Amino acid sequence: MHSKHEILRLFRYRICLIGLKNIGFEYVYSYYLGEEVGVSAEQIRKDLSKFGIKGKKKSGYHIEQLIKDIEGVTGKDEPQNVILVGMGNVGLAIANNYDFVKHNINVIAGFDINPIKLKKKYKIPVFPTSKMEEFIKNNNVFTAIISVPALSAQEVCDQLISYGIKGILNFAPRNLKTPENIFVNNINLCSELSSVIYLARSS
Amino acid sequence: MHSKHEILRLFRYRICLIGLKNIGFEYVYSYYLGEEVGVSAEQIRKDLSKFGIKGKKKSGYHIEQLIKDIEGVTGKDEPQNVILVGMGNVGLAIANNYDFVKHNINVIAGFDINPIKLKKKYKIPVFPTSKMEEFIKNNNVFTAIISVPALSAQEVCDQLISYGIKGILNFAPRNLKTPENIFVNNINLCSELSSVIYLARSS
DNA sequence: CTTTTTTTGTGATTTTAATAACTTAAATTT
DNA sequence: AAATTTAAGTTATTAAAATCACAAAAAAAG
Repeated sequence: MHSKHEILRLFRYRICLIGLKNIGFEYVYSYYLGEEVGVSAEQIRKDLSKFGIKGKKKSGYHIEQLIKDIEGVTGKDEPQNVILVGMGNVGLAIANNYDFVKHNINVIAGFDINPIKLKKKYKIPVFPTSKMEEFIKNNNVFTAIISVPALSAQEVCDQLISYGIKGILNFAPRNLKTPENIFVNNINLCSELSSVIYLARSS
Repeated sequence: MHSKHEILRLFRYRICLIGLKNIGFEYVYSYYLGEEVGVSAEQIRKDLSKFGIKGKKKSGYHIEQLIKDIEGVTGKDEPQNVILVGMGNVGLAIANNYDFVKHNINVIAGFDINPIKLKKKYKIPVFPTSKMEEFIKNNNVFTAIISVPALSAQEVCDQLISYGIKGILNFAPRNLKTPENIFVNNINLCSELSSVIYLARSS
């Protein structure tokens, strides 16, 4: 089937294409898109062709059509609902991010165990963790973002899965143990930054 | 030489090992560490051996020694100074992150073009962008985190490089164009989340 | 002291991803 | 209208990453 990397690139193409469209471009060459996204032109053509997406020889790709085609693969045409667990600083950054809405992703609710945080200024409604199960089931949510402290991450993860969550974006600095059929994307800010520091020094 | 992936894994091992040490473990088997980090035991042994780090047959790895050995490779024994540009919500999450300090990374200052933000509650000193050049040069900083809006990201990036920055962790949803010798690690929250949504649905 | 067990370390194999090279079709030029 | 140019689409090649398989060493058991 398709690898995680391919899918991720497809989304990066899409985000970039939306940008190009917004500044008035109508057509784009694989070469130019590659420059913008930071991958090779061949890679782009190969990715698109693998998903059955066609351009036009000599003219390149019609941007609006290409976005639609990518969305046909990724299903981005209808809005996607996501919940957020853990309303600390990372949670706040996610909750108040304008970018998601622009790309048809709706973070529809946040949850936190600490009721004090419920009073902060978030752009989304925030509920106590005890309401999570009910909310997930009532709203047909399949994706969650975890931004709780490391110590409670596994517990929250297990709960989410038992409530029906199938995909998790995890910011807690801990590897989550999950069944095979659950997809987890870990973003460990600390190791990401560490590797930059290392590679910056050795360059 | 060593790939970005290898280095990143090394940092993930290290973070996990620190956790194991803190809860009282003294020795660890590649198998167990693999379970924790989420990679195979062979992968771990191969990575470590590639960096010349040795365990002990039948006993596994002495955790404290292993952390030191990894730090010998990655240079984590002395604190690493980093600056942050863009004090929005993502910037706040970075500035107030406890995890970095725990891993010997110091985000020593933040910068923002908007003076209003300078008054918010950050755990780090925040200066106007105009002071960036002076600060970078006076403090021997080589790594920066970009969390400005997409539109100003490239401009900020070019400035940072001209002031001597060699490594960038970029949260702006835009691919940065940089010279060969500059290392950039892009984290696009939107495409990361998009891919989770997609893979959650197709599972 | 010998045998067995267990876990590291590494060489071989497989799989996957990236790059390069080439073919084809559409548009432009002559 | 034929020739040329250009960029998509595809096949072939190379490189890299991950997995598998096994040898060697250390510890434990008999």
